[in-house]
Amino acid sequence: MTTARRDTYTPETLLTVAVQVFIERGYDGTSMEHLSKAAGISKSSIYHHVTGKEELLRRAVSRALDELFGILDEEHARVGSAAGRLEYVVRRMVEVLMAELPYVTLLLRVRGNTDTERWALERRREFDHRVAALLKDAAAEGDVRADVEVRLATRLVFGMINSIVEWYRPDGPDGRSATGQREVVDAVARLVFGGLRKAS
Amino acid sequence: MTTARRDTYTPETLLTVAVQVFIERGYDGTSMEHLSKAAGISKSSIYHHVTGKEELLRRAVSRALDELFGILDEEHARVGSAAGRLEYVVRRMVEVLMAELPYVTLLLRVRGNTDTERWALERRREFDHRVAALLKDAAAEGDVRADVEVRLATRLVFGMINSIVEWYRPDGPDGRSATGQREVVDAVARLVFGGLRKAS
DNA sequence: GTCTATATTACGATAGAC
DNA sequence: GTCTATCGTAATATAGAC
Repeated sequence: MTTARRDTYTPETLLTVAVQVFIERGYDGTSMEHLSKAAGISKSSIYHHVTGKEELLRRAVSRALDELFGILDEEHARVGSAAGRLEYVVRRMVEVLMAELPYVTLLLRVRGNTDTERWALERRREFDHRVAALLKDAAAEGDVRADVEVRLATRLVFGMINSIVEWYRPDGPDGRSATGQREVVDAVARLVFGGLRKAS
Repeated sequence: MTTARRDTYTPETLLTVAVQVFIERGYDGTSMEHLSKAAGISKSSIYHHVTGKEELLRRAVSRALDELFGILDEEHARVGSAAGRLEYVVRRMVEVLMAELPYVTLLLRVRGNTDTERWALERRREFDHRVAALLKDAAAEGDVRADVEVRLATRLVFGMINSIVEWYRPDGPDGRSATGQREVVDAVARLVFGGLRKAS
């Protein structure tokens, strides 16, 4: 409740700046000089808050992963028919992706050059498998088409969802509304479960 | 017909090596040292064939773009109902993506730090618009659902298709068959047009 | 917490011999 | 066409003053 002016950086506030730069220039394409310019402080000041570039990346992808795994613990993802749980998870994935856009964006661009990146890739795979199991159950319960292999379908659905980071931008400060969050969630749910073809 | 030993590099053969390294380490994460190690020749020998790193990137993304735009010139993409042309283009996009996997992979990872990258992004946008126009026509002809906006649907479908580069790997030399090309094309067509839900 | 200055390493690219 | 040697720059990170 202190009216403390937050003019000085913490690892967290620094992270929001760094993540933005990482997204614009790519993680490898971003130097500490770039970060210091964007943050308005010197390189060595950044080292006061974090041990280096990689810690910033680790904090960012950790946040994204925690949010995604959190979905699987929510009640609607644990009770009911597999098809119902699957649809809930798909919708929530889209919501989390938009709510944590910069962090998820970074997570999805990780390639595996460093330990941090390899750890992130492994956790992503684990999440994928959890959702694939859900789809498998839905297929076993007869609610999902059987002419597309479960693993393949999971990958393609993830592809559609994850691609949202390539173009979605939240509403600007001018109030000009971009594509609404609700509209995106509904569109994904419709296309994933019903496809493009007109419902007959 | 000369039985010439191809032991020396040309810009083209060097490209296949470079693209592989770019994909593994990321373009920004790849140094000329990495390339020289992978190619088995020295850094300066690489400069004999190409002017630098960026030329290799330009050659790679150009190839991918040429193949993609080529689809739109094919007969089945120009005649018939919009829905039919759209399905043809979707299937061919998947085929081209798998046939030119490394080049398309690189194209899709371009971020926009250099002139070459910005040029690639612009051409990609142009291709997207061409396909969006096709989907718009299909909607006007009543063959595509009207409750998802055309621009949004196009983006999501592209997302699904493009995501294939994240996991598809052609059959290994050991003959062990990964997911078949035909299977992927069919799966994408089924999901894009029919969705996950069981056909009633 | 922030700065200037700097150590050290790696990078892209070139020169010139073979 | 390929090499070794090297130039100039930019990178990550640290030292130490304020």
